[in-house]
Amino acid sequence: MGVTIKDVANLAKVAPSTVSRVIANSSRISEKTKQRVRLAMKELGYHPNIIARSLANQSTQAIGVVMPSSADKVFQNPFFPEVIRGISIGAHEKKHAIYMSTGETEEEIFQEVVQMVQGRRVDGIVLLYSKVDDMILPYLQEHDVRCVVIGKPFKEGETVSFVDNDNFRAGREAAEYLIKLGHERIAFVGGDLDLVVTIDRLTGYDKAIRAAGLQYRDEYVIHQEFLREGGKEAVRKLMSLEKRPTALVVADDLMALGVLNTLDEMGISVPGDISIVSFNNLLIAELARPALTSININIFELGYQAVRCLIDQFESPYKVVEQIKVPYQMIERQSCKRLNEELAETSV
Amino acid sequence: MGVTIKDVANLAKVAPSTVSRVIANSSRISEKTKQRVRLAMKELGYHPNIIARSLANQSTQAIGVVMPSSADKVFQNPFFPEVIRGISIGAHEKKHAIYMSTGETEEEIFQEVVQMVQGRRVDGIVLLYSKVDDMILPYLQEHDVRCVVIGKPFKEGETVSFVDNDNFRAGREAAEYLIKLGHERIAFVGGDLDLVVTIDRLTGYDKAIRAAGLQYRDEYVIHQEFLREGGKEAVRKLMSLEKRPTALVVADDLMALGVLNTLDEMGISVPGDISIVSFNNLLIAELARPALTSININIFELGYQAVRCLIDQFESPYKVVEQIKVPYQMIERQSCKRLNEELAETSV
DNA sequence: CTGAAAGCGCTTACAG
DNA sequence: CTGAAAGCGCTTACAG
Repeated sequence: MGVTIKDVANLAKVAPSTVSRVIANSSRISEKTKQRVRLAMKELGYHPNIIARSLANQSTQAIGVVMPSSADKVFQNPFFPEVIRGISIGAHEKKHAIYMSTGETEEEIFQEVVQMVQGRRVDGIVLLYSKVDDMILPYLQEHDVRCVVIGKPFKEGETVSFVDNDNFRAGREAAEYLIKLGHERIAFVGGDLDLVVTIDRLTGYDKAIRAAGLQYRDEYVIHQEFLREGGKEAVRKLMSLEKRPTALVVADDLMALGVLNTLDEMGISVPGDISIVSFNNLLIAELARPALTSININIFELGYQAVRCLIDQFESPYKVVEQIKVPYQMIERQSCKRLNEELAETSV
Repeated sequence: MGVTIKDVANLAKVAPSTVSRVIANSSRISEKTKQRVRLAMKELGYHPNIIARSLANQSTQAIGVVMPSSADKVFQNPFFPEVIRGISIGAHEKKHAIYMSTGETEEEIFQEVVQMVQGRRVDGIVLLYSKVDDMILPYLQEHDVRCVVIGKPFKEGETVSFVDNDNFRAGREAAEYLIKLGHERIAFVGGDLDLVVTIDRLTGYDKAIRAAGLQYRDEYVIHQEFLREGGKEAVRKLMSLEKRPTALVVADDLMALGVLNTLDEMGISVPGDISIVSFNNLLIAELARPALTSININIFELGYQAVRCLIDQFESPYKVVEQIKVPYQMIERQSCKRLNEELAETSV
């Protein structure tokens, strides 16, 4: 049904190959012919079939965006829309389309990636996470697929492009901040331990704790999903300890929100009884009561830089490995308090 | 570089067409041959080239998702991640991939749609909005592209599938709710007047106002973007009136948040001085202080039903037009108050 | 500067 | 039950 390059060729009285060259605006075609062909295209309402072009071309002008797991959970956390916002704007600037994974389980997602890649649907991949035992990154490397990961690859660090925050430092500074406020019993509430971001922030936290001569306690380290429910669960565990922490480093705002809700239900005051430093600095951090002191990791920038970096790879004739560190800043709000003051109050 | 159907055919000692039939699991191929071919596929690590298949097939197993405007603004409002969550899960169930628009301006988005459609990148389109003077829907109709709109089409109502809430009723009920609380000066803060959702809710609001014998005032109807800034702007306008409203119907939670922030800055109390009913019932409605009474429009369901409906069209041999109404519920929280009480208090 | 031809990797009548 | 051949709509050496 559609009008093809042949129809245009007929009308313009040229060969199909010439039409093709006009589309590509080849300098080897005379202006006259170009004019004639363009006129014919307009008259017929011609639009190139991208699929056919992709097949001939071996390139699609599309990038695949791979999420960690089911859209169900992922899109509940405002982190993801925000990265995608960055990706979308970056892709748009470079005239690339976006393909999104929709798989639920790890296996499904893997199969989707295989489909995207071997099905030649995309020219490259942005991985929105980094895990310890991931099958996807090795697969991509083996098949020489251009990709960039948001987060730090676990082992493939030398050979793969990525954009990340310095999560080790950020984790350390979060803990140090609480230490400076006089806290000694500081817990860490993070995501799954197979996420590299969790490992990095936890390592930073650990470093700060030990450097301050404080005791590292296993029971102060909790791993949960980056959802509200995860935060709730964490609080239940921490508050059942005999030595309750007086401060928390929470690796995600949505989680921190769950923490806040549950503490509130239990009648535990923030920052009165417990101080909290969170990560991501999303709108919800600002809206939470008390408003959360949170580390702004510049999520938009993570996404934006990721595509920029990916498309650099497309455009470069040789293999490029870029590793980009996106800066972060702590945004102080109302969820932290000096411990001494607290003691002072209660000892009155 | 990739292994093709030919390689498999060679190894399995069959014709390429046979391999193709095995992939499609045609019943006309013997089990023996299937076994042999599958073995060969496995040995070679064969994966079908979807692009090539699409070209031969004229079908892509992908759907295009078209957003109202720049990802920049769109993804700031949690409405969109939530629809996309529904779309993603629906698409995944039906084994379809998702293509997202990234355009900024109306013209760019139109061009993207043309590319998706004529470029045969997608089998159909989900339109995430509905406007009065939209060029996209007419274009899709003219080219016989299967599509479904989230929201109610302005004129194409009979011929196009859509999924929507009953926004007229919802708008009316929101206003009636406030009227029942004794309010008489009720303003409406909505989106652009060329969005059908705005028109519908405003019409419902209007209906309720007049039915109650109240005066409809032009200066009580404000149109702004569905962003926080939009809400702020609205408040500035409304609060500069000599007869300030005592209640607001706000068509979006994010907007309502802006309203709340600005009223707070101005020292105007909600619900003390002003009552608010909002729409969408997002997490932010729950987090806002005071928590917002908001109409849950079941955004996830809007997205989920939209793909279901779209894929129904793919699977049906004849043209189907489905029109789905997704129910809504008002969720009462702390942003509304009976006007009498207020008077009572102040008159003491 | 332009054309004829092969090829991208599949699918699908048509034949047998 | 299987194969040979044409075709999907482009691009791109190769020739002139």
